[in-house]
Amino acid sequence: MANLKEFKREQILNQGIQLMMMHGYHGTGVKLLLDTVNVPKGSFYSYFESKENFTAEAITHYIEPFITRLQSYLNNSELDGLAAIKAYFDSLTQELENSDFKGGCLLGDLMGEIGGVSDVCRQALKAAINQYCTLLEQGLLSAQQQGIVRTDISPATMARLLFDAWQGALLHMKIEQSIIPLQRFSTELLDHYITN
Amino acid sequence: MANLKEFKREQILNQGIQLMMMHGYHGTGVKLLLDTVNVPKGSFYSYFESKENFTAEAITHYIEPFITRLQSYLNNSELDGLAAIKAYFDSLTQELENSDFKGGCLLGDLMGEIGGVSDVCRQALKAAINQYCTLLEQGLLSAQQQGIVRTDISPATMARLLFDAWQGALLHMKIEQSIIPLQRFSTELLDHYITN
DNA sequence: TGTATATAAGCGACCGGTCGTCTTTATTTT
DNA sequence: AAAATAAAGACGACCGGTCGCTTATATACA
Repeated sequence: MANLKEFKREQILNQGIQLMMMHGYHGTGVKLLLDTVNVPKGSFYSYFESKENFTAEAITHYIEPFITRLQSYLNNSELDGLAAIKAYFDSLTQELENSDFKGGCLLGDLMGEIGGVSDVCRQALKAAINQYCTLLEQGLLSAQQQGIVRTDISPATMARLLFDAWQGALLHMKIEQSIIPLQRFSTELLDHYITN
Repeated sequence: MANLKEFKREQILNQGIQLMMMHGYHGTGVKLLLDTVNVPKGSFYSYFESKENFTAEAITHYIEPFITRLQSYLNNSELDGLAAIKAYFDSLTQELENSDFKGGCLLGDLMGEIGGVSDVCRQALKAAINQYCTLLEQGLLSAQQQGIVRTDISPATMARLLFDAWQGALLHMKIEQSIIPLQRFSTELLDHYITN
């Protein structure tokens, strides 16, 4: 029974992520969200303390599969550090093209909408971004040691720069309804900028 | 009298921009917005067709001073193309630091929140971004001709890349409450990447 | 029967948008 | 020039609906 509740909880999180990527924080109503996963209105607050806290959890929940995914690319011994990172971003690009640019990135959307207002969510975003960038950093460090990536810039700096540029490219993608901004990111920054 | 109405109209737009940068599109109520500029509720729709159309106009209105500002830096004959661009972004950075990272960029915020949903706003965003990037392009072209900026990448590509990376850096700034992401943009991309 | 959980009904507040009234301005008639 | 009328614009009350959240009650389990 506890498992069933945990399952429902995750369903709410996943559905919330989908809706918020589409309509943002304020544009996503709790009632509507719960209806789509057949959870009674009044039950929401037995799962989560508030909408704000729910969103913070959604952020943490959202980033997990991306961490896992990037991790698995980095662990692939057939790929050097840079090739892994490139393959990872290319797979994201492919996926976004297949889904007609719906969504984008929850982190980017929420950073803009409530990043400056909700402290709870800001901390969640900060942690998620840091976790993600730290992983990128590891890949870049490997690539440096393999002699593929330039060593005059620290992996930490490069990782953050790449993250930011990717977020901007995702926003641009939404507006242009095109993967060109994503491809530009890959070509210019991964191919031309950070290589040795 | 027509001037007074035009003045009020602009007041609404400016106030709307401020509120939307803080709370996003859905988080900004028409009633509240009008109260702060002493315009009666019922009058809003004599100024604007709808909230959505208002927002599209706000986007266009928002970008104008940035265009003018960048333009004036580019027209400064004491600065080469690259130095102008760098000085422009540095002045923005300075300003954001002075205002404690409130705001950020309306374009970035709205791209994330409604860029994928509202066609009217998407077109306004598209136009604003294109106008902005075209200007950047001109500066980059000058800098190329002056032998300062690398010529193996087109100004159009570089301009879009810079724009996207800047947007991402602004989001990151909000979360970290720090100008470090903005400085990283300037150092890594303007100093190290695009120079010859 | 007693206790804990689940939930439907409902809270006040606010949403974007409309509508009928009232004021103001412009035009016409004396 | 003054008065009467018409057109235009300003405006607040109000529309149905939704917001995030609470609470009283029903249900389930001990």
